[in-house]
Amino acid sequence: MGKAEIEVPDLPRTLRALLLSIPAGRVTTYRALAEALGDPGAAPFIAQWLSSSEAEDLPVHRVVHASGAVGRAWGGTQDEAAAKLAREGVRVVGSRVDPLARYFVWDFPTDRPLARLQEEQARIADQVILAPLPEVETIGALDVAYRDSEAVAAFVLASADGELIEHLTVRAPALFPYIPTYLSYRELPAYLAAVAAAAEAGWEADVLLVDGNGILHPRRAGVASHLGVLLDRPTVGVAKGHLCGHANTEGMAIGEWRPVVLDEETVGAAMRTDRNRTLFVSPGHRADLDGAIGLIQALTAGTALPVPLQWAHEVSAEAAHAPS
DNA sequence: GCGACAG
DNA sequence: ATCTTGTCGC
Repeated sequence: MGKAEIEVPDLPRTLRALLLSIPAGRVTTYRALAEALGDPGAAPFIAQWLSSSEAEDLPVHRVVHASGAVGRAWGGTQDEAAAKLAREGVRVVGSRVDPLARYFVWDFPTDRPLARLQEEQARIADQVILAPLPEVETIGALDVAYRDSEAVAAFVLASADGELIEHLTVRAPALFPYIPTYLSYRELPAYLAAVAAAAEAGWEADVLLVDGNGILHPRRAGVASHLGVLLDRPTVGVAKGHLCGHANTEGMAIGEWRPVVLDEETVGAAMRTDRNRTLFVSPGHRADLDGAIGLIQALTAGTALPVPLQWAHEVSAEAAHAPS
């Protein structure tokens, strides 16, 4: 079996090409661009990216809301964008392109990269094995911090009773943006490098704890599951925020957990921890929900986060602040 | 009015 | 996640 790797599409390059293909006198919408990328849910990401300095030199004034409302260009105002559109021959009435249909470009030729990633996630999900965890003596915890466009991943080796044994950090370029449900493509390159470095050092972990979800994911392919399948090793996901599914978290006591249900299936647990935090625990790979819950409860006695993950967070953050 | 989407 | 001052809530 070859070295575990992940291929990441160049979304910024695709977006630049899409923007540059919109001729003067025409407009498109955030939604249409998101669909061209292969996922309408990426529209908020499109809006954010177009207002960032990365899109500085692009004709972002040609992207409007689905209502026709003119957007705001990087470093500019809505009025300035409307003036640019008017100069290009677009009729703008009360800050809205009117009628939108007359100017609308929507039929972008793309390979829909996000749709391809969804298919890959479905294939990953098919390979997930839900089974009891092996006996856990050592735990590997993974987290990543960012500095500019560089990811700094930390691997912390801990004993089952929460003693820190070893730790290391690795750096990797962050090529993929954060888009909900595609976290793997942003963080896995750094995680894979960190796990490889730990293996190189001869550190053995019976289970990997990942800062993110396992099967608690629309396509059952959160970053913990994705990592687990690529490495074929037991993983457990622990997220600090809610991604999808429903859980009744009313009146939970510390240490208590409730099922998270998605499409009528229990895919994880919402767990109350110290300081009244709610964690979302789910099996990644070669783990089951009971085992994941038991492990995280044991590592979370008197703390808000599982101790090894807390360390991984601190180690990666510190390394990201320090000069490379 | 709906929904509120990990890092 | 990261950028960042004072400040609202348990």
